[in-house]
Amino acid sequence: MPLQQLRECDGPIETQLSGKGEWIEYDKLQLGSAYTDKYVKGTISVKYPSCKLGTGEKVFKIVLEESSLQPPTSNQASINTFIFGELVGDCENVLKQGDTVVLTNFQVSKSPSAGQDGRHAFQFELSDETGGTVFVCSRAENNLAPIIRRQKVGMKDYTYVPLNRIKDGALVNVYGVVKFFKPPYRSKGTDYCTTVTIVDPSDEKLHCVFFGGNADQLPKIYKVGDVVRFHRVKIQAFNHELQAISAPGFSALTFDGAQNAPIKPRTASKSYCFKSTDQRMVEELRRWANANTSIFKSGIKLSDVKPAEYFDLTCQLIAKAPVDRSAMMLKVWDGTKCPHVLKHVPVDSKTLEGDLGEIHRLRQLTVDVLVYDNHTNVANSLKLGTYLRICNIHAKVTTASTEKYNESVDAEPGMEFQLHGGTSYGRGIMVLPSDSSDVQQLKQSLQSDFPSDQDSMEDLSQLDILNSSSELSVPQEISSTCVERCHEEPATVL
DNA sequence: TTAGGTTTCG
Repeated sequence: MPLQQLRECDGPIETQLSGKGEWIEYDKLQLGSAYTDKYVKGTISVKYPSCKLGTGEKVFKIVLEESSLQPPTSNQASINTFIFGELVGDCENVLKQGDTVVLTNFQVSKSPSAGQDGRHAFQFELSDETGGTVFVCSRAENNLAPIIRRQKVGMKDYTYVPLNRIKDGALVNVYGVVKFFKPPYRSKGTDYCTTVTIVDPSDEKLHCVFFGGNADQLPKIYKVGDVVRFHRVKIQAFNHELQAISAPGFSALTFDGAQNAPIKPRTASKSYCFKSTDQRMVEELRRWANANTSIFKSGIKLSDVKPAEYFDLTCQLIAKAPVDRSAMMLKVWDGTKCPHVLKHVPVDSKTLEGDLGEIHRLRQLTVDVLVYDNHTNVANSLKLGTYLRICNIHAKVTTASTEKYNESVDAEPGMEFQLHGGTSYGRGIMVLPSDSSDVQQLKQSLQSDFPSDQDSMEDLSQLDILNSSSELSVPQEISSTCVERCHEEPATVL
């Protein structure tokens, strides 16, 4: 039901809208919130003719006034509203100046024209991809018989442009396979940002830069090789190359790139168009990418890490602590043992977050990762027990201090894991959902690979002392495995 | 607006 007509004689709009969520006022709008259980109201003050986007779909702009009083009481009371796709055909002939409309399942984004038109700093965007619905209560039709159109949502046929046919200035929809990406991070402006490079069988690549009010609006890419579908990207030239930028109404679907994985899109969109042609496109891109070994990076476990290399680690967070103003220590494990001598990162036990019994029990399998600068903000917000992918960890070689005392014997070189500042090479920390295929594999590795039970009595008595002073919370998944372990270790009292 | 893949220098 993309468009529904209501009549005033059927009672207050609020009553007719029961079950559609709560009314939210324009000055309460926030960027990045999901407006699936809220509706907004407004009177149409300006209606623009619809026009066609470069993608072939239509867009239709109206201006809504929160109050029917004229002129609007503040610039926040007047807001630009953009309707995309199939919904345009339903709305453009029905909606008239002076009509009262109610919008549900809309998106809120920044209005690029707020500085010029003096209207609200945000704008509404509706499309079949957000499940957007327009309710209209038309003044002119108050006395007519009720017209409630219950029209099946007509899904538009989107056109996808092969990457070698993309032209400067175009607005396009594209499919591709992720060749490189940066996990979403906070830009120096107001948005979250991500950079993605995609490739397709036309053997062309496309660099993309996307902005969104929160990380959820950006493509949910977990690894190189994921298949992506982007709607409404603007093509422009930068540094003598073409580049895609997120345009108004931008939306993304991401699929696991593995041949046998279910074709289940990851997206923030409430509804989206996905036809058999899309299914075939994802299958085709998966086949092509899997035959093209250059696209995939093999996953590295802690047991495989070589000194001096950079790698992505899929792991679980066991503990964390601030180190200094520019660094945080994350204690993580992936169920395998790193065979190298690892430098111990000293931290203040008062500011260490984590269960001391758990830290002790897993001490042979955990590694400390020092994360610097911009990454400390993300690290601070992480909850213990979370599954992470830390991208571009540096296995930095440290020189053992024993060398200076005995130069004739080669001291075993040690390693220290660091996530340097910045976002170069896709450096960043991603939280992986528990149901992602990589976390499913990781969980198996964590369950099957407990440390051998070699605790000395000394270790255990130390553990008791540590635990008696610990009031730190333990995440559910860790504590359950911990409880099992405690049955095997009667001397340990948690 | 922001960033615009391309290694820290702790």
